[in-house]
Amino acid sequence: MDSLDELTHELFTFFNGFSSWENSVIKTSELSVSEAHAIEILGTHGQMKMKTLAGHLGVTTGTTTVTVDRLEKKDYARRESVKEDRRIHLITLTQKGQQAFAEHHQYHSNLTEQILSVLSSEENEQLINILKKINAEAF
Amino acid sequence: MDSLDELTHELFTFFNGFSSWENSVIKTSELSVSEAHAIEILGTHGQMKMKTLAGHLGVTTGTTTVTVDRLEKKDYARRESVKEDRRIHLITLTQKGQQAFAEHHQYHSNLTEQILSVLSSEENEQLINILKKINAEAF
DNA sequence: TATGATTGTTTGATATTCAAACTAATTGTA
DNA sequence: TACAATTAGTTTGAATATCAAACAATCATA
Repeated sequence: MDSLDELTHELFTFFNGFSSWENSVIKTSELSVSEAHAIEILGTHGQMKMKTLAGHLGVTTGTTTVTVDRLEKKDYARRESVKEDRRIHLITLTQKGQQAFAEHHQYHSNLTEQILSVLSSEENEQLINILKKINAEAF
Repeated sequence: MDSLDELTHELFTFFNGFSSWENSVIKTSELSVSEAHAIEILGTHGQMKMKTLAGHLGVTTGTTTVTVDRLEKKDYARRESVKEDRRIHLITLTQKGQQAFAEHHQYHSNLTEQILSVLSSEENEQLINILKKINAEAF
């Protein structure tokens, strides 16, 4: 039980470090946390309807309506209607939204580099390998 | 730049998985996210004054006042005054608060076990080693 | 075409957070 | 010792986040 506790501790320390880094990065932008998350999802997966976005965000469609309202008002995203089904709105990043996504991605790369700088190239390979396994199977 | 991108992707996938797991665990309790965080910090580090707790939480003391108010109302924590400096309130977990901390810790251990189950014992050791390095040096 | 399902919005309520103003207590200094 | 500056914590006012439930519009189908 000792090694388990040790790993638990290191895992959650890592998670908390990541978490506060992420928050401090978002605070430097003019986006709220939920807006930033929405942009990240839209940038990663491309345009999608409200319900899908809500699913990715892990919140209700009501909450997502509010978030997208604000993104639209600030010109980071817009709703596009679909001829085939007029109930559906596809949410799309604007130029400004894509720019924000690119910037955010650059921050992520910076953190990865920061992490890599304390690891040997062997450990780097081990980490990728381990994360792939965990991401594919553990959650 | 290719391997960097790959690691970035795996890191943030891992972080997001962790994040949504954490949220879903908290939702099963009668605690809010901020209350759960406060309990985790108090359980890990023991009693501390408002300002220190606010620092650990990464929020202002005003926000922390509200959080501790609720924890006190629900009997998870209490404020204790200090003779030497009557401005200071030490926040302490009650029995109920310690119980909640123990339960939460158990959930954490469960997730660690879940993660370990997809790794070999060699990878397990690699992971601990890597996380220790990152936690000590990278953030 | 009527009925039921789906998509998204609105509403009302509670929670979260911050900055700034404020109170109380302590410390430094003249 | 008295007064100014600092520190700890609370309160206030405003913006944001979130949900569940009610709602409107549209679609699918029987």
